[in-house]
Amino acid sequence: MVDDLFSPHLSSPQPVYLDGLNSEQRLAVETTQGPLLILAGAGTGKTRVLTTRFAHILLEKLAWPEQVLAVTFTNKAAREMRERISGILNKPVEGLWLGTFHSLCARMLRQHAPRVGLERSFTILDTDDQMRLLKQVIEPWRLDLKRWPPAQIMHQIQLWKDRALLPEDITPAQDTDIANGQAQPIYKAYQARLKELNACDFGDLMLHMVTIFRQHPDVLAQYHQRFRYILVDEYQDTNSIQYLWLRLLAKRDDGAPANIACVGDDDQSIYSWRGADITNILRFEKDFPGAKIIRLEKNYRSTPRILRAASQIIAHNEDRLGKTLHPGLDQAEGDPIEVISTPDSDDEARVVGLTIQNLHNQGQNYKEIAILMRAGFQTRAFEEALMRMGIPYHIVGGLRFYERAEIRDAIAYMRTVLYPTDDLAFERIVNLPKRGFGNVALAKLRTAARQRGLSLQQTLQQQLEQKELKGKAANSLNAFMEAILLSRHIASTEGHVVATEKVLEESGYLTMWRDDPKTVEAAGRLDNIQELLRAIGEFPTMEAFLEHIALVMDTDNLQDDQNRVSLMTLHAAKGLEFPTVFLPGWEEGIFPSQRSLDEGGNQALEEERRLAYVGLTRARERAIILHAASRRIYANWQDSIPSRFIDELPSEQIIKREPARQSQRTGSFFNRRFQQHTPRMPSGRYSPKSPSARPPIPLGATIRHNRLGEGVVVSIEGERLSVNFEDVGLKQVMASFVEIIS
DNA sequence: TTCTAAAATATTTTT
DNA sequence: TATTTTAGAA
Repeated sequence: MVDDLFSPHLSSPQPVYLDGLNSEQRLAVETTQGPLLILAGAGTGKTRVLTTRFAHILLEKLAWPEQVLAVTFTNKAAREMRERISGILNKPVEGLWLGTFHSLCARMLRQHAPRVGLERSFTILDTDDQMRLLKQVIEPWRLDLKRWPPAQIMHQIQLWKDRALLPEDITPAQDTDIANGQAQPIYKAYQARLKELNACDFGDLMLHMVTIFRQHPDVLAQYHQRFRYILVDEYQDTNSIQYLWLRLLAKRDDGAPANIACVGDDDQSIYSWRGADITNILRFEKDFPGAKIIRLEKNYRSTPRILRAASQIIAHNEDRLGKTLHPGLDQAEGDPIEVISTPDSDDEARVVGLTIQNLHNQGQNYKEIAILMRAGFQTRAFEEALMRMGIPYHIVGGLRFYERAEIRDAIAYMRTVLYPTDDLAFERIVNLPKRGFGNVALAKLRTAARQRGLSLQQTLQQQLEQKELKGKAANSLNAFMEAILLSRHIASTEGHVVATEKVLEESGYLTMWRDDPKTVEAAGRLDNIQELLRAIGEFPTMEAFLEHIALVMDTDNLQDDQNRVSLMTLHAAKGLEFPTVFLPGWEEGIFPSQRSLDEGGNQALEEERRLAYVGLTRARERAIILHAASRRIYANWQDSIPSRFIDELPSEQIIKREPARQSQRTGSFFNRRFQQHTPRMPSGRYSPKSPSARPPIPLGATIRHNRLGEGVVVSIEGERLSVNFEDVGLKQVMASFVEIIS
């Protein structure tokens, strides 16, 4: 069965699947033994090399499919890789260890959960559950939640997990910043509570596996024996624990060189704020002695002019392994990059819309065009402009299907039906819709449950049966429990889809949305729930479905073929390409973002520059950069100067354009008049509250705040002021909320 | 407990 | 501007 797969290739001098690879790509595919780092610039055929290499290992019979470990960051990348491998092998492949770090860890952990005190049936919590749990855990500490927001504590815990630190690994010195130095005991309590619930959060998937590898050499040895080859995608984005996990799996006891191949591009590392550690890629040679490095520098995507511009920008960074993109296609120079400056952000959107209209009239499809911006809020202006012009568009990214409140509610209902001991799911929906069972009642139930040693749901059921509850809440809760029990019964007779439909109906959840006054929005939510029911039907059991959504947060985007313009952030655009790319908002403070610069200094600036590089290299034929002299940010106008990145572009590759003002009809009548008739320079007339209209607040000034009273400014960080108030002491306030007295 | 209105606040978000 | 969080009243 396997042989018929191999024979056609064995007989030919060069396997077909190697045709069309350039010499570097070919080397990257055929260098199978020992550690290998493939530095693959944008558009150099990274995915092709990775998949071909995988297929090559199989076809050369170097390993069986289940002996290769292939790690990606996104489900999308994993899916694509799987498809392309089957494409090369010309048959579906099964039994591959190919997936995201987290899904692979989940698969392993199902096997070895008892080694860290979990049952194999552990549940994986989503972020809402995590926060709810943490909030309960920190209660005994009686922290000032204003000063120590739970989200911040969660962040700290996650940082520790990302560095593979268990509660007992944390020294007091590492635990001073957050929650009065109580973060470590909170972390410990949180982990204990997770164990009680037989649950783990996302970070735990990796943390538990690394812990098991470290504490149980027999388990690690098992995987050493299994995996003969390891492939890693997007290596520049790995964080400490992912790196550790890889190294544990790659380094064998016998000291044999690891067959680990990592593909990455240090110039496209844009997730440091998420814990990605660029030094992982910079120190690869040190960690894996004898490592070979292959650079893929032939770009098959963009015009020479775009490549030169992108190269020139990224050359301003110092922390690089260094590589240069060369045009790999035999093609003409291409158009220069356009740099368009507009008077304000409304014009910016309009110019983009008009240009798209022109391109479309010249025959370009909408789906060949993308608008890539630094931050999500920038999309709004473009949405408005495109809608007005009747240009079809869609927003990529944004809130994902399984993150919508109604979907999470419905899932919580399903979990409540399926798992009578799932307290977190139960808490989410007991009082949704309102059943007169609020926080106070819930707290009582929690105490009762603890005394009885039962779950919340079991306790409530007992109390209802024994008529321990009274009042109108008792009635609605009775109906609620009945719906749960009925659905549980139906699940075993008529299947999980009908059961789900039934709880949502009988519990009154659907009615809640039907009666919602905001009909348009509510209708959308009901549609989403229909969509959810359809998705559930594609899985054999509810458990299978829940496992799937815990790990795969995106719904398969099947609507890719629709002809419409794509709007997304630069981050979301990584890995994609479009013939025409608009890059708006290249202004100081926006891009590079002020906040990055304030917090991360030069390192952050370099990351912003890498973002610019990512943005430019998405374009195949045409890149258009825009900046506005004045931008509406939320309520008010702010003047801005062109981004330093524009100055870093090679002047011979760009052409500057300044279209005439064309704004009309935005904002109020008065705003319009001011914009058209006020001289621009001593600006800020658009709105009296605009930051530029306000005189700058000097250090030591006395100010008044509506709520906090009068005080003295003791420090200034951009818009954020530290003020010593007469009545309430030192507080942080936004500059736009104060008024200067003296 | 729930409703209401005012106040705060708003990068990027692969799992 | 728009959304979410909060404090206080009903």
